[in-house]
Amino acid sequence: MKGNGVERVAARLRHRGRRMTVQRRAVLEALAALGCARDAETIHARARAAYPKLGLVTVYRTLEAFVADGVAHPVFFGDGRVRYDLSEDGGHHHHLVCLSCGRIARVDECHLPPSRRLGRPQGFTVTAHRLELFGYCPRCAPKA
Amino acid sequence: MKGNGVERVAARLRHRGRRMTVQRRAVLEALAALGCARDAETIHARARAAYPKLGLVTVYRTLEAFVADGVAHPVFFGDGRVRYDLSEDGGHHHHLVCLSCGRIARVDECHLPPSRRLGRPQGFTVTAHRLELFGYCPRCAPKA
DNA sequence: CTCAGTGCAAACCTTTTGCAATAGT
DNA sequence: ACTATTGCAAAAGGTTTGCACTGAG
Repeated sequence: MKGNGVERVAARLRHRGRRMTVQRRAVLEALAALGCARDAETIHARARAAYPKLGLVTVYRTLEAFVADGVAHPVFFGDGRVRYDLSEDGGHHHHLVCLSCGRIARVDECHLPPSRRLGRPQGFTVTAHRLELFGYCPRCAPKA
Repeated sequence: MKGNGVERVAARLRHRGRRMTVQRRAVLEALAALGCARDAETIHARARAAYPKLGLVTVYRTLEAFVADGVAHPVFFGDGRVRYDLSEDGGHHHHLVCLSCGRIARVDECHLPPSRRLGRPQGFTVTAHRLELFGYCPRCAPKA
């Protein structure tokens, strides 16, 4: 989603027979405001600022719908919780995760060879990939 | 671990005050026999062939010890379960995962630029990365 | 002989599901 | 109106923890 305005997303959802509710609007706005790779609980907390009655279960179901409709996508850091990013029409991005303070930074360039080449040796047709980088942010690097 | 013989691992564990037990031997052998990225339950089932009394909890604790000692490392496909690979001294590898049949293939070449360059724009010091490729294996690609 | 490791049962924590009530379109 | 969506409480599913017992070094 390039201009991920609420209207654009609403249209996208309606297309699939889905409805745009106050709850979904709140989750969408939280997602946009929080930025990269936030987990359901964080999104829930933030979205509650706009709609206090919002339940965590609704956040899970909303995120599920967003993922199915290509509005958002899951990100995994391997810490046992799923995080979510708003999808961008133009491309994808990866993340730098600070092992000391947990800070997350976007990496917009993807230095990987084209998909065709990646799976060729094993005869696989690659349709997606996930890449996460771990290390220390500028603030934590000196200490570590 | 290049020659990941039991003795080599045993020595590595002892070095840290750890002990080599029948259970750990069984888990280690299961890990080696099963190959790439297997989850605790699969490892448990396999290791039980060698040591039927083995409990799942012990598998988890053994894997935790192996990871701490650099004998194995976790792999995440984002399906809610942690998988494990025996570590190799020489380098690392990634995986190709078939979205249709679940088949997993090793990718030995890592086409990524050196760590220093990856985090430079954001000032991060990159110490590790995780890359998983998803798509369809030769058997499933035609149908998909 | 000592302390790391084991096994069982119970706890944990994130995510999912059932169901009656609610609200977009 | 019709049915997708919500919220609660409860269930699920992978992983972790407490504790008394066992066994490697």
